[in-house]
Amino acid sequence: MAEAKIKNMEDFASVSGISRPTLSKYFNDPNSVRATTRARIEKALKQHDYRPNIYAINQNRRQTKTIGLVVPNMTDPFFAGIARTIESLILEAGFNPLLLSSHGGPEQELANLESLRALKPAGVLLAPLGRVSDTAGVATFADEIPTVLFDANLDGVGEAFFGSDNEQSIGLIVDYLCRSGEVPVFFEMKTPINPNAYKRRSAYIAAMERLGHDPKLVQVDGEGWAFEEIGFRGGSAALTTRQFATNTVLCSNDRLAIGLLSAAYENGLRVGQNESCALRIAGHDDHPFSKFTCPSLTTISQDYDSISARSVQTILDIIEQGERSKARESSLFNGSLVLRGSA
Amino acid sequence: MAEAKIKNMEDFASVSGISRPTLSKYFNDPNSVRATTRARIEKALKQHDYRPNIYAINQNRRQTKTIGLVVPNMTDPFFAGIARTIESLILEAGFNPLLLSSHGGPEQELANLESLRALKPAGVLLAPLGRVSDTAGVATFADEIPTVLFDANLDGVGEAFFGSDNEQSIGLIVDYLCRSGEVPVFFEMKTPINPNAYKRRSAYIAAMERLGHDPKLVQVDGEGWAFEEIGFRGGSAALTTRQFATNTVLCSNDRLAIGLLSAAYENGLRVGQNESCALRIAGHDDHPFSKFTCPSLTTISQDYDSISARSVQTILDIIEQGERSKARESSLFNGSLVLRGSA
DNA sequence: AATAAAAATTTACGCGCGTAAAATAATAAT
DNA sequence: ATTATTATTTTACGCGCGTAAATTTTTATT
Repeated sequence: MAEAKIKNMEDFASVSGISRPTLSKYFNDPNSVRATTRARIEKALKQHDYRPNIYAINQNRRQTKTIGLVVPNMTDPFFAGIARTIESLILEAGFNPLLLSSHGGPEQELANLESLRALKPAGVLLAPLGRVSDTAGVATFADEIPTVLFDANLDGVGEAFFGSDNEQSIGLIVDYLCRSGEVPVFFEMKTPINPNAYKRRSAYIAAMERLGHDPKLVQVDGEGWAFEEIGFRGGSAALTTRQFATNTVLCSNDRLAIGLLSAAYENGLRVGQNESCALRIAGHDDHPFSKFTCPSLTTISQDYDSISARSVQTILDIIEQGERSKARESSLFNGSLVLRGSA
Repeated sequence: MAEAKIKNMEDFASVSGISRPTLSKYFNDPNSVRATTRARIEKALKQHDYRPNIYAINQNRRQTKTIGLVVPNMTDPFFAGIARTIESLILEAGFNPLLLSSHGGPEQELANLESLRALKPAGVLLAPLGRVSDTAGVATFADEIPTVLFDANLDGVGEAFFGSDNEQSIGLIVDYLCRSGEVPVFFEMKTPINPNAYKRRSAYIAAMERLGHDPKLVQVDGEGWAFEEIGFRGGSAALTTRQFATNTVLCSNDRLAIGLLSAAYENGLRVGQNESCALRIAGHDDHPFSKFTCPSLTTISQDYDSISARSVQTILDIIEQGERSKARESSLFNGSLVLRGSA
């Protein structure tokens, strides 16, 4: 493998017989050198096992090959899944993803951006916390580093935003629920953290009114990210005090629905579509576990492939052309109905 | 905030009236300079907003302030939770955690270590994939960078290993199940990825024999990390072909149990402790969602606070004393029984 | 106030690589 | 074979900071 220790590019230039500037070019972009030279370099590389020092590289390059990826909460399997997808896309494009989680708190969100700032990333993909985000702080960051938002929007912040069309998806599932049984009550947190929750609330109201029904909200207390717990507690209370006007409940997201399912079970209520059931429950997001709840959860699947792809493509474009976009792009993607046992 | 742009420590030395070497000392360790000097620096820092260039720092330091943290799969909420805990501990110690997920594959595991190698981390905490890990490759890495394993062991690799005592925890839950009803059948994957699974299997057999019972294994096919799906499919098959010798099933982990719960539900079998129930199901790990399954899942809670704390402390000790430990430490922590509705 | 000890400053070099400019060599086109 | 083009080499400097050695200043001790 290696005889003498190669500690820098200079050494590697000696043993490979290639000049250091050419090697530097090669490591920046292997295709920027002649094919024969590339072959010689790669042959030497196999024999001597040398890798350029990342820190020295990044110190001298204006632009890093890092793309930051910040999600609100990695312990939420939903975001863990998205992060995984986006990471792959970034890698394919020849950049290094750096994944950070805000752990549900705005201080951590800013701390993450602060860490990233020090790393001078080429760009950042950010799924902001939402309501509790320090919008001004995020905006300041986005002013310095090209930033694309996804999942949750912060008005006017960043180069672009890609998310789901809650209007469409909630409309879809409200339509379905109304068509297939009693009209749905909307189950949600009183003060949700995520802006999508607010959009879903008003989308529910609009959809119900469009169909000539009376919208009914059941709003539960609770802060933070323990949605299952909040759904369970609030759901138990709502069930025992008969706050649900009909036998059908549309939850603002799957994690609340999982909590509500658990509450229904504890209260001896059977959930499902057929006549023996006391309750129908639907969710939103197609959480990885919603397929395995008892009963399995009818929900909306967000088009996260498209959202991920567009977000990554947009940040790559901005990086490539080396200039910020003039107009802030904002696109919403349609969700699709996933019919399962619960409603 | 800032009048003239401060781009390096030299500039900051000018405006603050402190010499550059002293500033360098300060940024390495604020407590290494006199209190009065520290105050002057921090005052200037507030006025001028300067941060040292991470890349330049790391290029010149032998040791970086980064500690790598590699988990097998971030989409598993169990590991996401552990990662969160360990990250906090690392931060408290004044180091920067760098979290990477192997996404269930040995190539990615090695790729993660490779990325880390380039970053010259002070140390690495690794929860290896297990059976499919490239043990030799990991060992080579651990030879170069101080590495502590947790969760899953690879024989002789790394400075230390901290995990759960499966013998103890499985003994605990087998005892409980035997005492409270029919003896448990063990439900697991035929070729599990995680070495803990093998230990749990033999721990189950040992515990049953100790109590004078006949151990029964139900082993299902399936590769990869979709444990719920595997538990569901295998569970459905096992239930319809009556492979469970008793009405009690101990699952190798909670995610399999969640799948089995779902299968039982689909087959119209009621799960729980009372007489109306056809099945008792127990798991292992106290997965974040096991509290919200229907019924809630009786399981074993691993002592991950201790495992995390010891792992972090050990790597910090090694980093501090600047030399490898002579003897490889290996400690197992006790799990505790979490009684819920399913068994 | 004199002395010893500790901390800060000055000076200077090195880390590993990016990159520019000029000279040279290799390839492609005529 | 000659010329034009492209790629590589040589040379040289800069990036921002770590850090060592010698000197000066500040603080603590008697």
